[in-house]
Amino acid sequence: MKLSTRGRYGLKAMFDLAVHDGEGPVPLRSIAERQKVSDHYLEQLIAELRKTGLVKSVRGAQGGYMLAHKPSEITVGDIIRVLEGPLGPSDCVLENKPILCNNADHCITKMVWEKIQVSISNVIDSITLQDMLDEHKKKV
Amino acid sequence: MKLSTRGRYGLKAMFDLAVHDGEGPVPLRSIAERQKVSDHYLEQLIAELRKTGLVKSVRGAQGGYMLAHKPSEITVGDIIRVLEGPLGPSDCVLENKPILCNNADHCITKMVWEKIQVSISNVIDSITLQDMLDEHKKKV
DNA sequence: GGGAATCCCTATCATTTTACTTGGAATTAA
DNA sequence: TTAATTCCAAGTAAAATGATAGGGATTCCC
Repeated sequence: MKLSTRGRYGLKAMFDLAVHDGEGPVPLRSIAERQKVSDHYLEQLIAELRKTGLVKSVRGAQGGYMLAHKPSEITVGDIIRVLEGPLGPSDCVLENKPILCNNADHCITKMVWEKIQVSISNVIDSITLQDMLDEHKKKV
Repeated sequence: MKLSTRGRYGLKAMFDLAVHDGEGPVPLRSIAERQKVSDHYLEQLIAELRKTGLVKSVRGAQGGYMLAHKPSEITVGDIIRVLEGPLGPSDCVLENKPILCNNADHCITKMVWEKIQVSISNVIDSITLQDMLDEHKKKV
């Protein structure tokens, strides 16, 4: 019941981009260094975030990555879903296309997984990068 | 962000025991058959539930397993924690002994993982096997 | 134009975890 | 005594994880 490094590194990277929002393209290398993460690995993650339109890239020297939207318009859920796939503690309650067992109609454990799924969704969909920035400023 | 089969099979088995609560020992084989699960594998799971005192066993012929407490006194959280280990989407918010990164004081993503952790805990600690039985009766 | 910085893409790989399977010893009711 | 059952310890195939390797494409800057 843990997130993989994909979701965790990905959120760190996106928060890093949010901190530098408006300062022009941020090179991957510098994100990886600040967040203490393998840069080649992070590259794969950020590629997916780019393909789904959460970040923009600028190629060539002085290039890098930028948020594609305002921090207030990107939720933690957006990021995690891209990197971890559809959410849900069991296949029968996956967000998009649940894979039902042949007993789904009468399965009581499914009710439990649904409640967990909903509560996780509520949390991650309610936190934006802006919320994290605000929290960050309070701490400093 | 999925539970493993350990937690899922374990809850199924415990619910099965709850359904047969008060009827004497239930053989593992019959649980495994009803829940369509490898019996040897389930044996390993139920062994852990026994060691932590959630189920009792009766050895020998006509033996089997029984809940060690009333269904109203066993929560989903009790079961899942035994089988999946301490809960938490990231090591830095594991329930018992979080493994903090060297940046834990200033890490903002940690705040997010904490909120997820709390919301999952709230759900699984609030559902008892009795609740599941009640739901089950409604459905039939 | 050349070189450096950077993104982009594909493939490979070691390790760990998962989800079992195998085999048999110990216990007990009938 | 035998069949049913729990109990225990190892082994194992497949998948997932968390990278690494290597090189091509693009763009800024001198």
